[in-house]
Amino acid sequence: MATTRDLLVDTMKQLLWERGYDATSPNHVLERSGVGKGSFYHHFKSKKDLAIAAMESRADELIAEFEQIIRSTEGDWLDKVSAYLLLPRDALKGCRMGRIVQDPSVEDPALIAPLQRYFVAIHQGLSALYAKAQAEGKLQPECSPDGLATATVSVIQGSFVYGRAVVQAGVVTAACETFIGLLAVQRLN
Amino acid sequence: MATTRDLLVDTMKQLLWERGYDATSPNHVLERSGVGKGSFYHHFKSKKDLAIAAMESRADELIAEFEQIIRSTEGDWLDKVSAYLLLPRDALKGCRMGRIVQDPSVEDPALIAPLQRYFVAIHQGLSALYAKAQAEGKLQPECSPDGLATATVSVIQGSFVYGRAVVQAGVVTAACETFIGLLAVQRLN
DNA sequence: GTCTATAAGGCGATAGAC
DNA sequence: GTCTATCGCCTTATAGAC
Repeated sequence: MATTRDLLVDTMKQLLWERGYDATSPNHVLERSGVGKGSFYHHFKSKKDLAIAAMESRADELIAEFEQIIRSTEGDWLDKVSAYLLLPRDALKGCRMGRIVQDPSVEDPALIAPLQRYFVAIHQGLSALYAKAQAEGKLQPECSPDGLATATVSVIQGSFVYGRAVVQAGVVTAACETFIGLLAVQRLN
Repeated sequence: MATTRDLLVDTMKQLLWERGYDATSPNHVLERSGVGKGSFYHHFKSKKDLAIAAMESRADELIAEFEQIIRSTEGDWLDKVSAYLLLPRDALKGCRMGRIVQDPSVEDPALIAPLQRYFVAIHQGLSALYAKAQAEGKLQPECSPDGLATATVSVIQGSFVYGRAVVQAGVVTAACETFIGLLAVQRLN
């Protein structure tokens, strides 16, 4: 059953994706969810409080999605990374987490925390994958696993930014395909 | 001489970098610049109007910086791209243009225009460089110049996002160094 | 738990004097 | 060109009844 609290969290997740944190008001959440102002401040002590709950939920969801793709994709390290990089992503909509990072209010440590947790999880997952591939002699050892993971995350996030600026939804996939091409050269065996 | 108009534009450029578009109010600009409200609306018909002027000015500045680096750096295509990628960049401050892209109000075509002009200019400059290198047989022909340019811009922009999320100023340079490593393998001759 | 009413303050902008 | 006063609207809540 969808409790009022869950409804507020789900609605906030939508709006954080569409408009970020600063530009989303409690009133927007109330209008879209149909919940009343009294209920809002009964379940959450502030907009920030709700946003943190929404971001934690989104982080859980996206980390689980990442781990599922990496785990279940058949093949070697490049197949797994490629599967993740080629998930459908609309540059105009933005990344469901990365979208929020640039908001001025998100310098607040309490608001950064779930974002940081998300990005660290993805980064570590990729880094571990690259490290294992190098240990098995299947990936060139010149670039560090850490550096490769940072670049991988950055290509995805940056293509959202670039794609939105040039108003081309397909840019994320284009950037990721090129990056896969650069990684493919690093494959050994 | 610094006219009032110029002072407003320069102050808006600062604030757009620090807080983006939506979170910057005319009052912020007035407080920091010491200009009065009457002057503001004498020189500009709206906040949007001033922001566009500020973004156009910033685009000119950053495009000129890019072209100067590419032109004046000695060596081959990789030296030139590396020089651009390794410019000092503080992830916590954000890209002076890319910072603004995610603001909800910036879906407005009039506000996107200067951002688009900036990103297209950098993209085309890089793409031309890669195309020339391929034509001269100095760069592997597998990846398209267009794709490589998109990936290059994306790594820079995305590392600003990732770096801000994990609160590490040095991430942009780290990501760019790894990307240079991946490009280096593509060099011929 | 949910409702409606209210509040102080910021927002983007305008009016009209100087 | 610049100043101050004012505007209507929106924001993030809080109060107190039901």
